[in-house]
Amino acid sequence: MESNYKSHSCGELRQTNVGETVVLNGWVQKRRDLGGLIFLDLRDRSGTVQVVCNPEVSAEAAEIADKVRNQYVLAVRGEVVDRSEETVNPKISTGKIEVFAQQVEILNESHTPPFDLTDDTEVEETTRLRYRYLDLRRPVMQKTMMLRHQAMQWVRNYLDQRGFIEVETPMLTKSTPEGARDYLVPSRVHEGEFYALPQSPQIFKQLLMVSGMERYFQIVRCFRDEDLRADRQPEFTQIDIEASFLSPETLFSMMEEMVAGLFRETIGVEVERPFRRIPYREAMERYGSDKPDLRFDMELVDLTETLRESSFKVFSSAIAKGGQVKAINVKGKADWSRKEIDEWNETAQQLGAKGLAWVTLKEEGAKGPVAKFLSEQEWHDVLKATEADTGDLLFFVADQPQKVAHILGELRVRLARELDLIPEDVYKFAWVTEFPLVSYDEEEGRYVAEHHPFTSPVEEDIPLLKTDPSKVRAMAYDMVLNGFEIGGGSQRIHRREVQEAMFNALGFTMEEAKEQFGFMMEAFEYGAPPHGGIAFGFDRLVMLLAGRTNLRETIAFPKTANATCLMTGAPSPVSQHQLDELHIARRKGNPSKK
RNA sequence: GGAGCUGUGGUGAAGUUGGAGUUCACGCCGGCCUGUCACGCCGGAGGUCGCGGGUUCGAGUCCCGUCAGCUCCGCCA
Repeated sequence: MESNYKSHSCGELRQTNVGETVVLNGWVQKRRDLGGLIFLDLRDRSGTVQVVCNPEVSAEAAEIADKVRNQYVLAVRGEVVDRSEETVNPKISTGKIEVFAQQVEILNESHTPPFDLTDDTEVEETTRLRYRYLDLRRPVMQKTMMLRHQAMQWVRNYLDQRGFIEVETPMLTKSTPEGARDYLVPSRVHEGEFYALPQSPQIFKQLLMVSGMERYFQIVRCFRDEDLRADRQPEFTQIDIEASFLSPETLFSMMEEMVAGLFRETIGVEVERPFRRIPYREAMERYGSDKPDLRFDMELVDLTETLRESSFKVFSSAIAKGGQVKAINVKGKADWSRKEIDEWNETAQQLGAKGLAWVTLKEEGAKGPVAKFLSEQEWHDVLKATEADTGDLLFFVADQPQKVAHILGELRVRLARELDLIPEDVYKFAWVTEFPLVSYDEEEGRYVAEHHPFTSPVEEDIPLLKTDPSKVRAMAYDMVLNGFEIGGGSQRIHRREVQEAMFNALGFTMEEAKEQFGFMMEAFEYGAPPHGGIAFGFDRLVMLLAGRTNLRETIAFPKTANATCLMTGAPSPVSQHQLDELHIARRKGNPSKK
């Protein structure tokens, strides 16, 4: 073979190539040996093509094909030939043609892989992660990686065209007190001191605004040392964006355009715009979540006023303690068994509920612990508010508002999933706006910033900073899609007196704030422009584009739920020498455990 | 930190009341086969039942502990 490197890709061959002599490179996906005749499915990242090794065409090729096994790496020279009508395979894109091998060269052999490298393989994730490089050879994984690439290119290109410039910020940076736990990197040069890996480039991007970059973006890795979930990895990628002299409205519409374009260009989905806006308070009241899934209804219904005087003590006493009573209507499920209802009760308790009250509206009347305690008037009002009919099931939760929202909000989602109420291929975007600026931290005994301490309050709420900080709304917003928070940002404070009021509310004097955020505060003394920004969870976006429910499927080399890498074995012990250089002494056991 | 589920030849599963490492499919190895594409047919190899302890005459099965993976709560924007 004069050159054994590819002239074409396997998956791109069509009838127009018939008659051409091509060189293909790829992996043997499947070998079918019919004795005299051997078929090889040869695959590269573009797809699969059938190679026919016939001793009457080339005895040599057939002889080599005899030795070939699954996942061998081959170079094949051959002629593209029309398949006869009976042998066309409509299942593959190259199914109307095949390649008659003239020469076959084994570029490399392969062990038998530990699992089938096909799309429908059902293998323990442990095995997939251990051999991730093989898992990534599966067509579906390659498609996801290509989708991720396309998404990244679209975003880069869009932001570039809107005048955003990509600036890199440090990976080795300073630990800050607020927010998630930092990943720390010990300094060799400075004994006992540590860098932190960035949780996000938040401070740097604001400093870049002070620098006059005006429009910044970065597709950047971030790190948070917290426990994982299906949609949370310890290292993840953000699309980080910040702009000066841009009204929040303009930023909103740009970001909508970017995301809509992303969905159109990558998966061909037309997204409805403008996105719905839901104030945080409304989201919590109606959906019990700050990232509501809007693909289905089953909203939370507030029954606090109706049941304030109820003889059912569970309700009235919860209300008397400043709590509320809310319900969701599970349409048509009055026929659920006691056992099924008990299981939901258990779920509610796992979520922190004291209990889940319920009523089934049967033909013969209402059944369940709540039914007999309600007066006729209360009953009437409850049915009206929940729009309940015969055949429905009502779940009630009575507790402090935060808990009620959490429990019923989560039940709403889980019930919808269980009952198949969530339409597929529907993408419901929304902005959740006016997040609380601060919340009270019981442990610290003070207010802490919900977003970060440089988030601007809503103008009209600024006076409340002095009197009732918990009521202050922030100019902070999340972009939400199908029950996932895909991005979040805020308008930043750029006026000194507002910043001062904010720090006061957080229990800092200006002097103390300078100690904590010194360089940031100092920078803001030198002409900080009005600015604001947003950051998107890129992995999560790709996950939703790919229709997956798990972040690991969209990351080439992800970590397990225990933040380990089953392929490399990270994290792992290091040599005493390395520790010595870093001035680190290991302590056996964890003294805080005793 | 807590809870639930899972762990059986290379892969996926089944395994009854505690009674011989038993079974099925895929894969692997060998043989036969010139139109297959989930090729077919015949034969064969392959096991620390996650690990440790206990109960028992006897444990894949029951009990205790432990490890790993997944999911959730806490945690995390």
